[in-house]
Amino acid sequence: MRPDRYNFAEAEPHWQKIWEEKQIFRAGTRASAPKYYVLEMFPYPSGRLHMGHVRNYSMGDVIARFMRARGYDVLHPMGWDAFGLPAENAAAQTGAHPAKWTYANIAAMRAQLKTLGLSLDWSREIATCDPEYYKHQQGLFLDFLRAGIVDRKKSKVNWDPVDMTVLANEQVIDGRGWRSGALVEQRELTQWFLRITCYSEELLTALETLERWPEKVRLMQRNWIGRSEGVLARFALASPFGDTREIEVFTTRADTLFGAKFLALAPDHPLAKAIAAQNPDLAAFCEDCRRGGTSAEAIETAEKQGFDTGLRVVHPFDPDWTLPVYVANFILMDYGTGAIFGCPAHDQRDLDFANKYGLGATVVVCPEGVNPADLTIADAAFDGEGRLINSQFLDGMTVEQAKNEVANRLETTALFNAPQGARKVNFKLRDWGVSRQRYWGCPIPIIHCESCGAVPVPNEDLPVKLPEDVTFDQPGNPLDRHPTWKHVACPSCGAPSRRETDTMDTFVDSSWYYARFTDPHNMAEPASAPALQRWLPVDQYIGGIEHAILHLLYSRFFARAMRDSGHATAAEPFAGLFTQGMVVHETYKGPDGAWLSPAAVRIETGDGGRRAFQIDGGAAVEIGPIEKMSKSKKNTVDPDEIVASYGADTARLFVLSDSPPDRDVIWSDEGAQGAWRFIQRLWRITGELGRVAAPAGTLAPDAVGPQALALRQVTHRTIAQVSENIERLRFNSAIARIREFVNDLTTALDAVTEAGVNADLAYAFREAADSLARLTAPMTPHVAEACWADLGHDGLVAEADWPVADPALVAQDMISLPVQVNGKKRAEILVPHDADEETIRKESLGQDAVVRAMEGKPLKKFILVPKRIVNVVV
RNA sequence: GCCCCUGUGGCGGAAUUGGUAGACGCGCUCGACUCAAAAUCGAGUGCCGCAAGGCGUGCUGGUUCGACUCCGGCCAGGGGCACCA
Repeated sequence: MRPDRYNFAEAEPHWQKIWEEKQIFRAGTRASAPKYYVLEMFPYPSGRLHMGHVRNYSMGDVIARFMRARGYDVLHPMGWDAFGLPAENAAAQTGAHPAKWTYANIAAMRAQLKTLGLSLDWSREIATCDPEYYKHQQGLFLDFLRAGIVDRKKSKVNWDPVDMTVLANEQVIDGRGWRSGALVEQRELTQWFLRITCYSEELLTALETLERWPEKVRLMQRNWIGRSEGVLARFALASPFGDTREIEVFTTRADTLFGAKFLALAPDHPLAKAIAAQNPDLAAFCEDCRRGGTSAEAIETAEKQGFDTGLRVVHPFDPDWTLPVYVANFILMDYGTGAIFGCPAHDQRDLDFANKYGLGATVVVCPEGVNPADLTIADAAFDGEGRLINSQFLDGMTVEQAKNEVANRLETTALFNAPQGARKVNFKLRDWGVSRQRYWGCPIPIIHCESCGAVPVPNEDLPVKLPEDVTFDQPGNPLDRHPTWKHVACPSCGAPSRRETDTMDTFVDSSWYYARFTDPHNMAEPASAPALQRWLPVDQYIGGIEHAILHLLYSRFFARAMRDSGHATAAEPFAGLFTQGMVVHETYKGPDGAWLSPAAVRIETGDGGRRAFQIDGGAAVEIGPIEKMSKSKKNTVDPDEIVASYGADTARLFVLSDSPPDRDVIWSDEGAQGAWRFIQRLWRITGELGRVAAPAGTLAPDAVGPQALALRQVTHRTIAQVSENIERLRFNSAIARIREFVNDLTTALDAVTEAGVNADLAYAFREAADSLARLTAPMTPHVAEACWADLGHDGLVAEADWPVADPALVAQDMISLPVQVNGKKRAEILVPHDADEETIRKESLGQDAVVRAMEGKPLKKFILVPKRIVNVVV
């Protein structure tokens, strides 16, 4: 007996079990078919799935199921980004060991994911904290070392002097450690770096080839790499300071050299340090600059401050002109030479600084058509184009010409027997520091020996495993504190030596996991060459926009580093990228001002708009702004609860249908109920269709009447539109077309109940019903299976081919054309799709509304955009 | 501070990328079924106007026969900024 209601609670586990038994989502089972690799950014195992995950993985699953139906050998794997700080925080708070905590979280989240019915190849599951995984990561690190891609140098970190630990930027709040509250200091540590800057140019130019990446992500990466062409210019000190007799600056605005008012050094500039060694006031100033975090945001939003060193430099083109030298908090040692010349009139930061210290501003670039005499600079610097003024031999030149002229002169004039300057391409991109003074990460496979230096751990000794007997009750790195772990013999000379106790940045883990998925259980190497060649690059990668720069750039770098150290990877890891939006929700505040969870709130809609009340007690609740779901604001919706009360298909359908995938989706209970109703409707209409449809497998009849033809046209147009929308990842539009299809089918069914159904119409209904099940299968796979079986098919819809639209049935014979008069729509005409211009012209000009709108004025122009629009210009 | 994105009915959004603005859904209104409710089904729903018609895509100016779409200026919200992942 066919139940009236679709029972998801029974059906979903039923179909999931059958899919699993038949192993239909295994990759690599269709060797002769073209491959398709779809990957969603793997999750951090926080312990709970959130709606953002549901959305991310639902999108990937639609593509995976769609491509499988189109005959591809699909790789759709899942794993865990399992190293990271939260596990250590949990250990410090609850005493649970990071490994135990992490693996328990993985188990919980795997179970949650499985209830969603995703078409994943679970046999390829990996976790980055598994020694089988990080063994190869250590191997890669050593391969990179041998290939010259690894470097060791000093860099600055946020140091918490109380907790004796390095802090992440997010752990520094208002210049203080998040837990200790102590003032954070900047400290220099010797750290391992991956030399991503060797690939600056390549990473930049190859962005052009990433045609299936969002333009905004490419733009962000382009800006991040930050290629700029400028000059290095050497300024002689008016009188030497110790051994130092010059300062070298980098500038992209050499044209403004005659507008220079000062030089500024980074607090960490060698000369600044040298002066500070003799000048306690400057030392104190530099110390002050070192407080307040290492992030660019912290440095650039801090109030501009400087310290006049008393030194002066000589202008390169005027021996009688000297400039003051400041140390300033907004100059970064990491960029250029750590020193700049300041031109207040044409750089906002320089202007702010000059205004504060009374250094003045001379305009040297005057925009075209403006009288130089009228040009004054108060609070806003001018950084546009123009002609040079007040600049001696540069006067009258364009900015570009002046840049060239200055570079030429600097190159050909000498200072201390060397050219005074040189053209230079500079990148903002810095090398990637991967050392972390933490336990829960991949150990860096190096042994420090007094006589041999930093020695790689021999390959046969990999993996260097994390010791399990560690505690988190004291400050500092547990690896460093461990009584025995770090003490080993030098692999080269045998002398007692010390293991590297730093672990790797977790971004390293996620920089190559996509490659490991191609061959996840390979014991000998990260992945075999044939596996890499078969599957890479990832055809469609899906994840959050928050990874637009770092993760994606590191992965692109890693692929090149792997290539150059002998691994058979593609240079670009992700051929197609899609960045999906977040799941957001209203916030609620109770009478006491505390955040309330949506589950504790009842919404009423009436004349006065939407109002909210506390379920417990009925007190009025304030509806706050819509924000990203977060624990702190309590505006989360638990996927488990949604799956339990509405089913996985409802959750999937809602997150896919309610917003375009690249934008945020607002979770609403009304919307979820709408999705739920549609799933019931699919089941109901399939039953009704089944009663009038020809048996499964019936061939198309020779003669097709008008009613059947109309229905077939609707079916085929829907197939064409849904297919195109899925290809373009417009899932919301694909679902809208399916809903329209169901509306049309309802109308068609209403029309036949009295009449009786001929063979041709029965066939058309069969085709419609089968198509409906297949079109919905990627989005709502469980109910689609139930409908497919209900329609009398023996196999699974998950294994059925994607329907193909017949172009003859998609084409329109009559089209409607809007007729505009002077750009305003006045009428609409219905003409054959191949009507000639003369016919359309007569038809358009004959319309009453058109005649009225023309008001008897003569026709000036008749514009016909074929199959689109008519515009009558009078 | 710098870089990037977004803004369309009461709400989420659609618009073949310069060619009928508001598809589809939510909500709401009215009706059918019901003792009643739920569920379901049908009709309506941008704003003003009795209508003819007018106005409408954050604001403002421009290009065009024609602008949600392109360009300039502004406003608001969001993401990233190198040790959160």
